[in-house]
Amino acid sequence: MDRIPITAEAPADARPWQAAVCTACEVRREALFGVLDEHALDRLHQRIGQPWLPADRVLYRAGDAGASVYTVRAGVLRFERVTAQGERRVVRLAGRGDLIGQEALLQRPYGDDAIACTPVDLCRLPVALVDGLHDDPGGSRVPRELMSRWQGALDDAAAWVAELSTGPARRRLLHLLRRLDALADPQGLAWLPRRELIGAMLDVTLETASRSLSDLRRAGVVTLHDRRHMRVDRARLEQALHEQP
Amino acid sequence: MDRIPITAEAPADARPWQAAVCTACEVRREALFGVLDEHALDRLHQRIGQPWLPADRVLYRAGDAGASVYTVRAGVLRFERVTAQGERRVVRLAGRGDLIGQEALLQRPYGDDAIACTPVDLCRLPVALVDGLHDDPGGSRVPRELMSRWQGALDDAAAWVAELSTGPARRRLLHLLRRLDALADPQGLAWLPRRELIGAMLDVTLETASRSLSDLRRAGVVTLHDRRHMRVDRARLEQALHEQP
DNA sequence: CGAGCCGTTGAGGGGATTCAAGCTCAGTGG
DNA sequence: CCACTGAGCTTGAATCCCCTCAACGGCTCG
Repeated sequence: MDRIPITAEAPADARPWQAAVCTACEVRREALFGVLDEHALDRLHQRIGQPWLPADRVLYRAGDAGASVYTVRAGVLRFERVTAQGERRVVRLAGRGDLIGQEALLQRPYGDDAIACTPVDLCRLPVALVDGLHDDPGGSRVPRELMSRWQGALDDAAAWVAELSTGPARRRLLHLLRRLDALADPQGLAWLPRRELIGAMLDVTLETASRSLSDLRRAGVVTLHDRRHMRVDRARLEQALHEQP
Repeated sequence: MDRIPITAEAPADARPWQAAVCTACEVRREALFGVLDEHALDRLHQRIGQPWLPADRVLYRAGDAGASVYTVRAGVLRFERVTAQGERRVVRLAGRGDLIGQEALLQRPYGDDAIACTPVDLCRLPVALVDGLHDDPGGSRVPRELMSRWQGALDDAAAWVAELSTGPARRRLLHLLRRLDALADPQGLAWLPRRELIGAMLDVTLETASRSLSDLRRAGVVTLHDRRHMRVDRARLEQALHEQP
């Protein structure tokens, strides 16, 4: 399937019929419009963009007027917020199957910076298109699917507080590794953030992030594959989490 | 207006017509069904409960099968989660106008414990009733209002991470006081949690919470009214937040 | 009026931060 | 080809903030 850089959409006649694309899409069952039948998909023909972003590319910034919602087809993105004191804080991660930028459906500006952590494949859904489906009998199931995604994001945010922002650095890091592992590619290779970014996720300094990670590496919980990738030993990770001290 | 304990609903014939109640409701404009016209309200006659909870009463527990969504008419509730290590962590607060327990709309169990912090007035909306409105032309605006509330909760959760779970204890407490002040009653009297609860909100010990609060008291940022209530000096609070050290 | 809960404050220790020094490694140009 | 450079990672040492343990006083309530 063609990969289209975020700033340039391929010409319409170069792209396959949307119905074929969405039907073949490997995240269809999990994705927002997976519930649509093929007839509905035909109506969306050529109106869904499929942008691709390299790692560290900004998808949108907090305050931008949102024109599109996105579904993540592959890769990992992060949501950042800058505190009043000027420090940045990562408040959430999104992976395959997640819906992002929902604020746009409400004519609100985006609430956070959204940045690609790894190369990312997206589906771009113009808000006008989604709104149109609301009145359409064939699209009547969309709102429920939408609610479900919204609630999923909310659950995630609450878990972020309870797991990644609670307790000593070592435990926070363990929870983060578990999440990153859950977002890993099929071969089990997971994205490993820069130390300074780990710090922004856990609210610790990059030195503490480095020390804690080195500890877990020596304990065999993680093995570094290359500078930006790792492999997680789930058994050891769970064991480390269940130790009390 | 009658106050009905959570465990007992008043007999139907003792309650006024729902349309009159909702029309007169002081949170109508902000509340979920504020967008309904009087005709639609008549249809809901006698089907919306108006329970009242004393402080510290549990509204529901995580895992309960959710049969109702609630709108907060007055008071403050908190959402708690127990971590795998057995510590409780407050992950969100809800106040006047907020919608809570939305998971129930998706036939999901509630995700957190919901507990009254102060005496609380609610509107209880059985899920079956809300679902019925989806097909109803008169209720067609409900989904958008729902989305808006869902997104509001999500924003809140992200801000909780960025403000209440980031930086030194003093700054976290300042952000918490600002929030509690925003939930204060019309006279400016705000709820003051127990120190151990402040700790569960900020992920600090009760001693640190006590010490930090005492500092702010001595600095004139807060004045304690009684054991469970305070008054916040907003100017000094903002000033304290804008100091760099 | 004693029991118990809650809040405050102190003393000491531990984990995280701060400051700082090397290290690896990729990119660059002599 | 290889020093040169700079970014990112690791590790050490000193400091500080917060936690732990502890004592004590106020308040409520049986």
